[in-house]
Amino acid sequence: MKPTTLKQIAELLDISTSTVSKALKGYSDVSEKTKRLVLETAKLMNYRPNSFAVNLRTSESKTIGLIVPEIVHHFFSSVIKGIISQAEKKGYLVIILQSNESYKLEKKQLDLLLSQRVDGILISLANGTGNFDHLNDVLLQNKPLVMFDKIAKIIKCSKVIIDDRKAAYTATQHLVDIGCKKIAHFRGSLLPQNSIDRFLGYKQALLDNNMPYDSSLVYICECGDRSFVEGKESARKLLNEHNDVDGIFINTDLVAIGAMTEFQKLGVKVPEDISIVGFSNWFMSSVISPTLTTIDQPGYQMGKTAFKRLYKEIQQIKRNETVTHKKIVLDTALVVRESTIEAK
Amino acid sequence: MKPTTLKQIAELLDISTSTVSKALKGYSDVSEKTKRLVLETAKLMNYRPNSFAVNLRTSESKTIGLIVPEIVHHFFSSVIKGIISQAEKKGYLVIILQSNESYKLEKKQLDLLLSQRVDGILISLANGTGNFDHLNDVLLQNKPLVMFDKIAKIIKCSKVIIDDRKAAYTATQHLVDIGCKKIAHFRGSLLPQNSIDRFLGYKQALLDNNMPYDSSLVYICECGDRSFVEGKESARKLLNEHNDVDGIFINTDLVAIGAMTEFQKLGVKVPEDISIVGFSNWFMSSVISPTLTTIDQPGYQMGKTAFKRLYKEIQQIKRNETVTHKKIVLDTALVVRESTIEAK
DNA sequence: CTGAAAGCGCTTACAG
DNA sequence: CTGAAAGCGCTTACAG
Repeated sequence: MKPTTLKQIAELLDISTSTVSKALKGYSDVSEKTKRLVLETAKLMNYRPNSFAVNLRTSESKTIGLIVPEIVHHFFSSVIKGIISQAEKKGYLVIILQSNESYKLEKKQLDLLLSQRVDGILISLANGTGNFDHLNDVLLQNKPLVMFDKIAKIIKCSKVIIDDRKAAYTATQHLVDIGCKKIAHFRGSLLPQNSIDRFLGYKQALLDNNMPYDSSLVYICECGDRSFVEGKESARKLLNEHNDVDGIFINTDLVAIGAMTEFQKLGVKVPEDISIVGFSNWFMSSVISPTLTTIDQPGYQMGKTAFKRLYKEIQQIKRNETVTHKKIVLDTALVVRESTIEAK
Repeated sequence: MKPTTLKQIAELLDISTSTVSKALKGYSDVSEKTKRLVLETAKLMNYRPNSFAVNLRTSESKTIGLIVPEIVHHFFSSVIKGIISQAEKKGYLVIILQSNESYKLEKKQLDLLLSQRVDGILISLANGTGNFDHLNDVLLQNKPLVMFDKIAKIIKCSKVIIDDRKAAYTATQHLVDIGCKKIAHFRGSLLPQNSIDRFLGYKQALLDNNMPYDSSLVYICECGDRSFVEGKESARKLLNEHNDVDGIFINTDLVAIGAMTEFQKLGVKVPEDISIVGFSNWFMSSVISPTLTTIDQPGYQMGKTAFKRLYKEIQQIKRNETVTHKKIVLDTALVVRESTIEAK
């Protein structure tokens, strides 16, 4: 059973398709009577405009593309949720792709989205992405692009991020404030800007407090599927190499939880022996024992904000206005919990 | 800068658009020379077919719709990942919507996807869905529909599920096998078929082993955001009301982990005092201490299978074949870990 | 091997 | 207030 077309309605009512089209869109230059008749008939025949035809006519699809490095990930799935919910409000649908942290895939997918002629693109970069030509291609086509969380500073487009460096500084300062004398850092892999910035924030906080920076206190975790295990491994290594450390700022909650688990197993008390601050505010962090002090990273809000920004740029292009780019920095918050305060 | 069209290439080479189109599609009735020329020019001009026009011509969009109850959820995000990865292989894009467990939203979103004229729809039902007319609407439009995990038995379409009842039976039987004499069950909310089936599997296993079924041993957890906390609460209640229980089969890993945490806090030993089996095989289950015995629920594979099935039906409709419906039951496996075996 | 023509289903500027 | 006509950019059956 083929879907109803404008033409069918027009023939049934013995009027032109132009009039039917206008009536359906509520144009003022159609008589009330015709309008009512058309609307009734359309409803009766279960008419839905053929979006393919509409897209072709209007050159827009009311669809945007989204590329994330990984879907099965609490932070990114929260971002996705924020994007979709906001898009739905504005009548936009979202096509989602996942780059698996691969530059090659990311490039291919961006191309796919351009071929699909989505109205705009949201992206968080893969760790493997070092070359940014594919992003410039998007901009060259005059297609709105908004980057979030994992961005390339060099690309001239809107960005929605948090201030990783500042957040890390705050986290480290908190450890200093509660009296930690020797503070280690479990950082993420070397490439993405986020783990670099968090590392720099940690380092800066030490220096500002006249505490020596010691590179042997910095442990690297790849932060993939093995996060939890890496946390455990690094915790054990740390105890072997520096058993006088009394505070750790850890790149990611999951790694932090791994570390805490290991410490508990080895009889090291958190926070009495070692205080720990994580990063992301994963829901498990408020629920495990001891609850984890962490930096709240507002994923859902980031998704909403990123879509809003993209939407604005889509409108600007539609109206032939010059597109403005904005860098939006969302607030993070230190959430103090049991892993840094002794319950007395 | 407007994208290149067939016409522009045709004019530049002084040939017809028909020939250009055919050359680009590699049709055999175009001379090698023309073909080469066209391909080169197209590449040079960065030609991409206008998908809106192609969609209109071919009446397909190479896009499918997906509705899940919740995106920020380990099981569903795994399913999504499976769907997307498989779809990408076949050149399909995926539009994702989330019903938030609301029937009303689900209905609206299904309508949106039909309006968008996606080539097919994958759906896992909201807990709130009791009426199924909106699903029949999809089938009436001759649009392929595949349901997964949370399905409506009454709808005549393909389904990809696990055998919840059997899996629950296996879980409970395992508790019997290791010597549990009084086995409780923390079940999910009353509506979705899954928690009903898991409950029935639990009950059946008891009866088959000549153990009395006692409804006061069944605790209900809504399993939303509060899962972990509900696990703790139910654990505490259970200890008050039935302190001789020595085994629990729990609807979901997250609830089970909550319960274990509470037991540990209250000095009840797992598995020595109480053995616990969860459900889903969430990644944390293999990582916490004690590691959790659970039923592995193959989310990624379910996503892949659901897409494959949908793809087959899309092909059938394209070829005007009769569409066949299939119910595919994926295997689950009992994963035995420390929560049910004493490390001696 | 190449091209003219029709048509997918809509929207909109224009004429009446 | 209504309608004829053009056109969005493709694909394909058909003619030559």
